[in-house]
Amino acid sequence: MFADIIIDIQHEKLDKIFQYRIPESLEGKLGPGMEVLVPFGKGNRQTKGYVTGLSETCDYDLSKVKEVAGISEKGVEIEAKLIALAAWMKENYGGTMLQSLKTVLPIRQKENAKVKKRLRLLLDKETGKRQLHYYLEKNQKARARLMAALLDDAELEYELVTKKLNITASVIRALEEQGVLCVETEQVYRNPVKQTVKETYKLSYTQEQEQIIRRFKRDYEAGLRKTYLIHGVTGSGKTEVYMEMIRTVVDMGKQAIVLIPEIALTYQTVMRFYRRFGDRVSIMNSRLSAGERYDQMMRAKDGEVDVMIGPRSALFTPFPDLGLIVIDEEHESTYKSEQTPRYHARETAVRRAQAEGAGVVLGSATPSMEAMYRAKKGEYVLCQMKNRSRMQQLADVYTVDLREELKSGNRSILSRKLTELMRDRLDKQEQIMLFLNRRGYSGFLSCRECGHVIKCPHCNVSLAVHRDGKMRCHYCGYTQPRVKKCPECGSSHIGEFRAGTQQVEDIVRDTFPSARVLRMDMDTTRQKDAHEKILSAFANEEADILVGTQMIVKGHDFPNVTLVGVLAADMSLYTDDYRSGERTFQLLTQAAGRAGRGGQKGEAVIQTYSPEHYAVVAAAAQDYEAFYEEEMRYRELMGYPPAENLLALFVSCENENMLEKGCHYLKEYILRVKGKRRADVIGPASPGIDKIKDVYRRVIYVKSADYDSLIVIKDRVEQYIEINSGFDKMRIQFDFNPL
DNA sequence: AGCACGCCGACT
DNA sequence: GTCGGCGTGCTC
Repeated sequence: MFADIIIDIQHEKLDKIFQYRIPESLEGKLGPGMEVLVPFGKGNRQTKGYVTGLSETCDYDLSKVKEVAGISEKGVEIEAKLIALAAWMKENYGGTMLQSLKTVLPIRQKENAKVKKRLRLLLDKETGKRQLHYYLEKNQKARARLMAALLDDAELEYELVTKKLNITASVIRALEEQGVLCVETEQVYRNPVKQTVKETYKLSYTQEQEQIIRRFKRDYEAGLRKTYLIHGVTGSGKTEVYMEMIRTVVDMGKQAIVLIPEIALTYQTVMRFYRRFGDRVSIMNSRLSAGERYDQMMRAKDGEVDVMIGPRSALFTPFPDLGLIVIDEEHESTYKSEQTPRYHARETAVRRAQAEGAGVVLGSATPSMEAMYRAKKGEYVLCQMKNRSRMQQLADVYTVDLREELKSGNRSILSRKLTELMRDRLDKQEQIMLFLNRRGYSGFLSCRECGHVIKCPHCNVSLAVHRDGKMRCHYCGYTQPRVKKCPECGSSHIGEFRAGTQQVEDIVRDTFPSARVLRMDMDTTRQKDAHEKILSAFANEEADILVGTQMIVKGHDFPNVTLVGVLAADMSLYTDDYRSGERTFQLLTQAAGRAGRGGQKGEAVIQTYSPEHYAVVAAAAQDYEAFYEEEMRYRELMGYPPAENLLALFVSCENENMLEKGCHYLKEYILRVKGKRRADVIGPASPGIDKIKDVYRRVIYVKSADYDSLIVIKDRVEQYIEINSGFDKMRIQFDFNPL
C-alpha cells in the first residue's frame, strides 16, 4: 500500500503530492487527513505531512519511494476533518485534491511566505565595514552585495534581499553561520479586536424572533442539528436572532462561524458582535494581511476565540468543536467561489456542519431559489419573519411604465411620478436614493415602445449583441442577425439599453438645481475609502440625493431616506442568464427596503419597460411567495437549477481550431458516458466574453435532474482529459450550478 | 525550504 | 590542479 502525502513546507514548488510506501506496522492505521512524519529530501530530514489518500499502486519510480516514518500525534483532529471536507469538495466541484486542500487548510497558502522574515546585522558599523572589505578582496560578490545593503540598513526584509538583490539562501545561510547576521521570523500575534466592555443588552424580542430562538434552542438542546432558513424582511432583526443562537451554542462550550458578504461587513454590525461576545470574537476581512489571517486561524484552533466573523473563506476556520454556522444574506453571489474548486459556501457549510455535528442558519430577506426549494422540500427548517421589528412599516411601492412615459412625450430618465415625489421630499428636507440597476448588464436589445426583448427561441434568455452586428445566445450558441425593427410591434425605436450614473446625475442636477447630489459608482469609488466617505457624507445628511449602482442598496441604513427610485429595473431583467429574474427581484426588494428605515413611512418608485414581468410585479407587491412560485415554474419548465442541476465545462485554449475540435470530442464523450441517463448536453457555446488576452473560451452545459449523474460525468471527463494528451494545451474547468 | 551538485574564477 | 563561492535543480 502507498499513501499520497502533501509535505508541510510552505513553498510553491512543494505544492504537490508525494507517494510513500506504508510499512507493515502502519498498515490499516493511516487514513486521509492524518498528520504523518516522513523522510524528505537528500538528507532524509523528518518532515511533517498530511495524508490525502491511499492507493494500491504507485506511479512513481518504485526504487525511489521511501517509507512513512510514523504518525504525528498532536493536532490531528481538526485537520483530519478539514481534509475530509476538501475531499468532498474535490468530488463535488471538480479540480485537484491539492486545489481543494489549499482552499481548506490555512497553512500553506502562498502568501503565507509573507509572514515577515527579516535579516538583522549582528556586527557594529566598524566591523561590518571591515567585513565588507574582506568580501570584496576575496571577490565574494554576493556576500559583499548583501553586506553593503546591511550597512545601509541593519534590518532588511527577506523577500527584498532574495528578489531584488538576487541573493540566494545559501549565501544568507553562510553569513548566518559566520555570525554576521541573523534571520528573524516576526511572530506578531496581533489581536485586531480591542477589549470592549460588554454592554448589558436588553432582552426584548418580537414574537417572531422569540419563536425562532425558542425553536432553535429546543432542537439544539435535544441534540438535533438542522439547517434553518430564516426568511425575514429587511429590518426584521435577523442579527439579534443569530446572536441569541450563537449564545446558546457558545454556552455549551462550542464555537460558531458567521459568514457575511464582504460589503455588508460594516462597522455597525461588527460592533454589535463585540458588544455581545467581547474579545472572544474574531473578525476576518480582506484588509487583513495573509499573515494576520493565518494568526486568526491559529487563535481559533488554540481555543482563544468562540466566534469567527468573515467572508466565504472564514467557513474553514479550524474550530475544535464547531457548533453553528450562520450565513447572513444567504442569496449573495459572493458565496460562490470564482476559483477551482468552485464551491458554494452554503452547500459546503451544510456538509461541514453535518460532518462535525453542527447546526446551520441561513438568513435572507430574499432567499435564493436553491435555499427556498430545499426548505419547501423539508430539507431545511423554514422560519418566517414578516414584520419589521421597531414598529416600522414597509414602504409603498409604485410601478411606472416607461413605455407610457414615452407615449406621453416624456423622454427623460425621470418619470413624472418620480419627479413629483422627489420635489415633495426635497421640500420636506428628506433624503432620496436613485438606483441605476446595471448589474450583469451585457447589451441586450429591447423595444422602447412595447418593451419587447429579443430572446433566444430555445433557451428563453435574452440574446447578447456582439460587435460584429450579430446576436448570440450564450447557452446554446444560437445566432441571428441584429434586428432593425421590433418583431412584435414593428417600431424602429429599438436599441441597446444604455445609461450611466453620470448622465443620471447631470439630469438630476438640471431638474433640481438647488438639490445637493452625490454620485457613487465605479468612477467615484476608485480611491481607497471613497466608498465609506460617500456613504457617511450621505448619512450625515450632507446631500439630499444619492445616485448610484447596486452598491448603494446594500448594508447601510439611512434613517432619513424616505424615497427610493429604481430608474430602469429591466437592466438586470434581461441579462443573458437564467438567474436574471431572481437577481432583479432581489435587487428591487432590497432597494425598496431602503426606504423608510427611520420613523417615517417610505415610498419607492420602480421604473420599467416591463411592468407586467412577474419579478417586477412581485417586487412591487413585496410578495416573495408569488415570485418564488412563478420563478420555480420557469426553472422547472426549462430544467434550470434548482429544479434540475447544471454542470458547466469551461474550456479555454490559445488555438481556436484546437479548441473547437477539443470541444467536439468532449461533447461526443459526454454523450457516450451519459448513455441512457437522463441528461441534456448543450453547446459548445461562447460565454459572455469569448476571448480574453488571445485565449479563446467555450462552454458546454450538461443539464440533469440527477446530481449524481453529473458527478459521474465530471469524474469520467476528468479521467478522459488526463489520459488524452490532446487536451494538454487546453484548460478545462468544471462549475456546478454556475452563477 | 534545504540540500547536493557542478560550474567557474582564484590561489597554491 | 585544487578550493570554495554561488546558482540550479530536485525532493516520493
